[in-house]
Amino acid sequence: MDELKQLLKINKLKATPIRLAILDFIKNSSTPLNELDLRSLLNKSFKNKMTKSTLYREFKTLSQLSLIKELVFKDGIRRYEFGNHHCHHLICSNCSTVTHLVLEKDLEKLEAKIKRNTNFKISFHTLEFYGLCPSCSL
Amino acid sequence: MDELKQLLKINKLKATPIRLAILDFIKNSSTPLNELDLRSLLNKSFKNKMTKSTLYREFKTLSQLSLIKELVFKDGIRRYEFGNHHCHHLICSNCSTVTHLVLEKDLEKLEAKIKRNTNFKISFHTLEFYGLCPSCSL
DNA sequence: TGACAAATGCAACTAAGTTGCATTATAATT
DNA sequence: AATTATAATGCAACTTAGTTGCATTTGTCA
Repeated sequence: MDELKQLLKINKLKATPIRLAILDFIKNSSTPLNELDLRSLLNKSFKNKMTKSTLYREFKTLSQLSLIKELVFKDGIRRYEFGNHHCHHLICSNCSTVTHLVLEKDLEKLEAKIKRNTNFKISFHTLEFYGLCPSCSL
Repeated sequence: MDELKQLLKINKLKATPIRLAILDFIKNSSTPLNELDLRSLLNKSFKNKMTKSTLYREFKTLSQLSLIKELVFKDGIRRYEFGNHHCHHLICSNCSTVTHLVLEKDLEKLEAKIKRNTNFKISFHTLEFYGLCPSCSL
């Protein structure tokens, strides 16, 4: 938890209990979290006081500083995961579990190819695979 | 236009003027369209009578039958393009222009790789590159 | 410990998308 | 051409994600 405080200090953000809890939940979640997920998690610790405006503001602050990363899948809902390392996702259409994939090298080749063939200046990309996770495809 | 009527007949949908116009606009647009785009286009032909409920219902009907395809980019808004052929997109962060890319062969390799390494059953994927289009990067 | 800026709660708002119901239009049938 | 069943539409009310202005509270640092 002191790591998180340190991280906030570096980024000149105040280490408030709510902010620490938000970061902590996002960091320790195996799947990206949306506003509702976090609100119900936080309401347990904060006596049902959490308001969505705080959460949405926090998402903006933290993702602008790259402490968390915003993901948008096909349902159009914003979810957040810890950190800023780029990766790709396997998304189960049945149970919504999200698994991480590292395909950076493969994608670099593709980006190079596109660079060769177009004058488009790519700044980032998203790649998501949808289907059934091992337990839902039994 | 008779092609579209034919297409609707095959899919057992009535060829109403509104439906034909929606399909026609989506077919002839170089960039995917959302509800607002279509509503303002249609209001010119239909004396400002278009309601969003019709549009959203139409999107559902037409995309379930694969006459159009729903796309969701990072802003979370649903856009629609004609047909069902899978492709990838270059999206300009500045002017929002969307360009199509065909990378099917490259992606098939990636899917095969994932199949080898996981037990996830992929049914489809999305791949979008964000950045600046040639005219916006000048 | 005091002061200032940042963080929060609250409530009202916007905008995307949905739904039930009454009405209208299409297409197949006679 | 008239009839009819069904699909399509308009309307209005609703839901839900996300935003914003403002007053209050809380961390931080001098």
